[in-house]
Amino acid sequence: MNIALKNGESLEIQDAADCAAAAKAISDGLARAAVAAKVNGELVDLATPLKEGDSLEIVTLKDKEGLHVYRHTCAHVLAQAIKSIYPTSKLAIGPVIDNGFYYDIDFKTPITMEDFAKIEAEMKKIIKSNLPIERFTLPRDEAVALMSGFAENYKVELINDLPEGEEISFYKQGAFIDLCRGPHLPSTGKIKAFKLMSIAGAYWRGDEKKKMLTRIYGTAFAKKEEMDAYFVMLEEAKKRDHIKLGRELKLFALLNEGRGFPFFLPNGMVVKNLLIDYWRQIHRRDGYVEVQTPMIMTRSLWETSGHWDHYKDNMYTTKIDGEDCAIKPMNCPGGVLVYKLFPHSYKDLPIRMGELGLVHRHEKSGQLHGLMRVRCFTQDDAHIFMTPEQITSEIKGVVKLIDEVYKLFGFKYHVELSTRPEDSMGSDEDWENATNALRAALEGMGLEYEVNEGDGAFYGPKIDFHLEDSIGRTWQCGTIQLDFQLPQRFDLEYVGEDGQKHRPIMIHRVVFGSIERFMAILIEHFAGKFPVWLAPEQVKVLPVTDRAAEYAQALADEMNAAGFRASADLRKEKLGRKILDAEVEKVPYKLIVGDKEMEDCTVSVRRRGEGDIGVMDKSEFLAMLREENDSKKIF
RNA sequence: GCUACUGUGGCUCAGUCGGUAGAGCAGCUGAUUCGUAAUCAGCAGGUCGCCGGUUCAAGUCCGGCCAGUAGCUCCA
Repeated sequence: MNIALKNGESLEIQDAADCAAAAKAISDGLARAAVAAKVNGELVDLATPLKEGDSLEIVTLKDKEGLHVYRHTCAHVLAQAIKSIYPTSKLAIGPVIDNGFYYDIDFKTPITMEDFAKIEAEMKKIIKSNLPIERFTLPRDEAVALMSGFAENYKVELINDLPEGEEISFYKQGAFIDLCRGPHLPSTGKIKAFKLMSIAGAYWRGDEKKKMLTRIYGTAFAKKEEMDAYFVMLEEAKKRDHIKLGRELKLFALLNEGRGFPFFLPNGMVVKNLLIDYWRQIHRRDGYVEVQTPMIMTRSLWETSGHWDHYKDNMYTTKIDGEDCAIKPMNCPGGVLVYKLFPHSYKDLPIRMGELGLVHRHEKSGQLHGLMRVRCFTQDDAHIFMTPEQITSEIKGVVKLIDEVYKLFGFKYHVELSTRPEDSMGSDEDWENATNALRAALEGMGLEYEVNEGDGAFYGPKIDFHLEDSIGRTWQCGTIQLDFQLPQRFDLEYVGEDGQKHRPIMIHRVVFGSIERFMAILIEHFAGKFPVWLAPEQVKVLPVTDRAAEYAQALADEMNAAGFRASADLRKEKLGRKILDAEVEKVPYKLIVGDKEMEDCTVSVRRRGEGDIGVMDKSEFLAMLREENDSKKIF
């Protein structure tokens, strides 16, 4: 029987002949590209024995799973190299991640990136000797004995935590043996391109209280060219960094005098205010009202809300006339007080109470990051007070609103449902109800989501919306949190149809999340090239000579009067220089005006990134600009 | 907060074995009026993150601190 298994094709094993054919297919020329197999849909080693009834599929480096296996083996090669250079080091875990892999290692004496060359050389040696990689399994006690023998106490701990009853699998390459579920490449020689990237600390098992290990990050690709392309991409991504662009475009400043407290510069304020204008417009449309509550409120309020007990480490406190007070880290208690000001009927509900609240939180120094993570930020908050019957439709309304906003900017996002954390308040029943309500709304809308166990707020579960930055990190922006706690703690009520008092339910929600973080994502998303409606400066008029200066200034004045943001570049510079500078400032439109344009009342238009798009009548250009601005077009 | 790395004029960077700082851009001044991505010349600008130590001498070596970046933990 002659078999040529191609990518995506599978072979059904029916008899011994098929088995032999499969073995041949694997060992044949095809095997050179093959890195693993799928037997009955499950990813396994290429060497996994087949039996009757099995269906075999070959996995190559072109498959995502193939690259995953490849990188996993690379992590093992790293571990082997480390053990041979630093025999006293202890191995923890070494998984595959998005763009590579890492291995957590407990070194006796810490290493630095200068040691990478030595480690990479050892890895190359291991790859060159093309060691076969073999899987074997042991019963639990023997597995523990094996790892104890190597003094690998982290591995012993891992084995002890594996589910009972299963055989423990190991992989052996040369003299190196590692606990691993697999699968792996058939031999180390298959690895063609890898690089160690960086070094960082990481807590054992992600627990702040446990020992910090050394994490070595690396990446690996099927071909060197692919790896080089990846490095080029990383370099490109760095150019989009919002901290860098924030400085270049004079949007904001981060100063030592206010660590974690950003300064917004005139250009940044234009963007921020435009986002707020847009926010107000869609919220008015959706039946929201807006309030503003104080920045500083008394300790007793924060005790009632639960923040004093559950959030104090992150709060800035002060004393006023001898009384303890706190600067608000969240807007909710203020909103609740507004609700309590007047009696409410079921006929008033839902009340959608928005607040662009400036909150302050003491984040630990190491977690500050540009505008993404700051110590004071503006939440585009709103609290919705409602009857239990209104929960689902209100959540759906918020989800729709968030989706509308993210789509406007062309963002892709993913959704997570975060459940009850350890430090939380309220009864199990409330938590269960709240979580179910969120889940029901998501499922009712057919939205895909991941569950993030234990990551909710201390007062309720939440739906989180995550956006990506330029280097692929995701940041939580929008969130919808369902809260049964605050209404109880503040004894909120409304009078129902039956004339009795009832307790409303509360939603906390943000769309942008924090305007600061959202702007950071926007800057990176657009690489600083804001769409016309958001650009700090939309049009720059460039006179060719002084003769056209007056005409240029008049044009800029006219556009400003019409509500656009324009200026004229009257410097004594050559046109080429003015174009370059305007392009560097990422102004969407440049109007070049000289003797000809003055005469005909026209403008010669350059669009950012495209260059000259021709001469237009002044009014024609204004109409085009108006349309692009008002439609909030992105390109 | 933890681990690693980084910290030189507004910005980007150079500074070799320790011998008390150098460039480009930006800025200022002057000249140039020049039509689609950098006109020319001159000037000015730095107690090399901060503090301490070693040394005849420290940007350079050592220690401590501060800040930023990557990651961990935490979070909008």
